[in-house]
Amino acid sequence: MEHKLVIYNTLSRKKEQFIPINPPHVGMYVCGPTVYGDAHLGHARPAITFDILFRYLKYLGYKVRYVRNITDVGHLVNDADEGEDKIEKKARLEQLEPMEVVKYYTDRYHYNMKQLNTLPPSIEPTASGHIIEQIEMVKKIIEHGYAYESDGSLYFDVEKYNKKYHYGKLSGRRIEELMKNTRDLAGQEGKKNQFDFALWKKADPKHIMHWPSPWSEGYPGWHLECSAMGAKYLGEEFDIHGGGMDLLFPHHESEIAQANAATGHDPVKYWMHNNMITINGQKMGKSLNNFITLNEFFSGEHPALDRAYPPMVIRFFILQAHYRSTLDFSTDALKAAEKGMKRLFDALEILDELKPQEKSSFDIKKIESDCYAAMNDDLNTPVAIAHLFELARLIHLVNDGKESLSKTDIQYTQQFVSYFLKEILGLTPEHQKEDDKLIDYLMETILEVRKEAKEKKDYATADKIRQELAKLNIQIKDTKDGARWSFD
RNA sequence: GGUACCGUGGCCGAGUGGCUAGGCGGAGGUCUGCAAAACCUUAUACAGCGGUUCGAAUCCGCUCGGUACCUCCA
Repeated sequence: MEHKLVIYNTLSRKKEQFIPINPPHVGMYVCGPTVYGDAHLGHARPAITFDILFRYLKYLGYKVRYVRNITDVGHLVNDADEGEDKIEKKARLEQLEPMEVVKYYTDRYHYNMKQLNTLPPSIEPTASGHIIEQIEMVKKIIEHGYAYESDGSLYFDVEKYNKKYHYGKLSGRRIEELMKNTRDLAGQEGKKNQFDFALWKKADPKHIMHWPSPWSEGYPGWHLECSAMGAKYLGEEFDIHGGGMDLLFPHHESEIAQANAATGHDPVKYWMHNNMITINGQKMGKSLNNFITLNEFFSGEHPALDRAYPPMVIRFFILQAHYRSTLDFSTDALKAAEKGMKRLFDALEILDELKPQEKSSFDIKKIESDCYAAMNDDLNTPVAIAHLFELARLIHLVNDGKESLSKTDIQYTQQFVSYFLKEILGLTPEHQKEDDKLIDYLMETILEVRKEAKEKKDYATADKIRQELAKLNIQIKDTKDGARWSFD
């Protein structure tokens, strides 16, 4: 496959040429949400980042299997709620069955992801549906001697593991430092070392989410589901594993350890991590309680928001920053994104109306290759978008007669911009005006009436039409060649 | 305390040795019944100090400031 896609591998801390293990197939696993609350802006980032990667890999011609899990068991709340499962806690509060909570938030997550125009993953496994696979994996880890039992719970023996492998290779940590510096937390009884992590936890009697296992009635450890399900659907070694930077340690580090302990080799070739979205310079997150949910963005119902912001604005906002940089949220930044995106779609629309010239005064293929070059450089969407803005400027200049495009180049540009915007970046205009003949006809009629009013210098009527349509978010622009309209 | 990362103009954000992205906003102008859009021009920048270099926002050192991870987190 002829391309030069380079991606940043957290494992090597370098950009590396992407070479799949079994071309043309690519296996890609991304950590999905824990479904105990509505998705917030932070959840949109990995979803969109890896959606771009999924789309781009397919564009490059790969057959991609994209696996994104739903975590519906297992994570502990915090030391104060020791032993209590997140899902279960919420269930008790709301007097619902745990699986009812899971279903409710999973559906809402799916709906939000659709609104953001992310493609659904190829497989979306749940942790609760893979208890058997997780137990089997624990058995292998025990067989190889890297787990120990303590009062019905099983822990991973990090110290022993580290003698043969390197616990900390992904996150850049050393076990000696972990020994000294791991925080003192409650609920560590039964562990040989503080940094050992649970593979299987025995459920206390109040705990209502539990499954039988050879060791106890209990539930799987925090990191096990991704290891087990990744191996099941993508093989013991697969190409790409993605997720938020906050999962780097201990989650992904422990996934590597579990896989090595079970199979004797690393599970993943390229580890990719998206950075955080910040609000007032601070990470937006569940624990800090400073998050804004996607539904709140879409409805405008949040004290920090002055109005609603549509899903595509959120998507464009996220794509205007590189995925490995932090992105600071503010309504000003969102508004800037909104206007910028509109500018791109406006340019795409006026392409239809350009008057072709004999020759083109600029090289559209150069701009196209610049856009793809940016994508090849570790998915540099902000740079790709900057090239599209440059093209938008040129398109307007053609419209003003200051630059020119030939007929074939106009068609080429149309195809390229439309494809790149919609298929590669996954951006769609809020309103698809072209496929509604009724609206087209109505608008034509209205604009004709307005034109007649203007000819009679009846500006009161002309302005009234413009004002009334503005209430429907329809914008009228008078140009030399007559009035144009668009959805705002 | 340990580890890692970051500090770019009013805001968001690319850029990792010379060619000084981009968007939004500001100012001035062209066009226009007005408005909007578009176009043109323009201002505002690389946290501070020192070093390497012919040349540094970019490399090195120190200082200051910030963030993330070390506990569930996208």
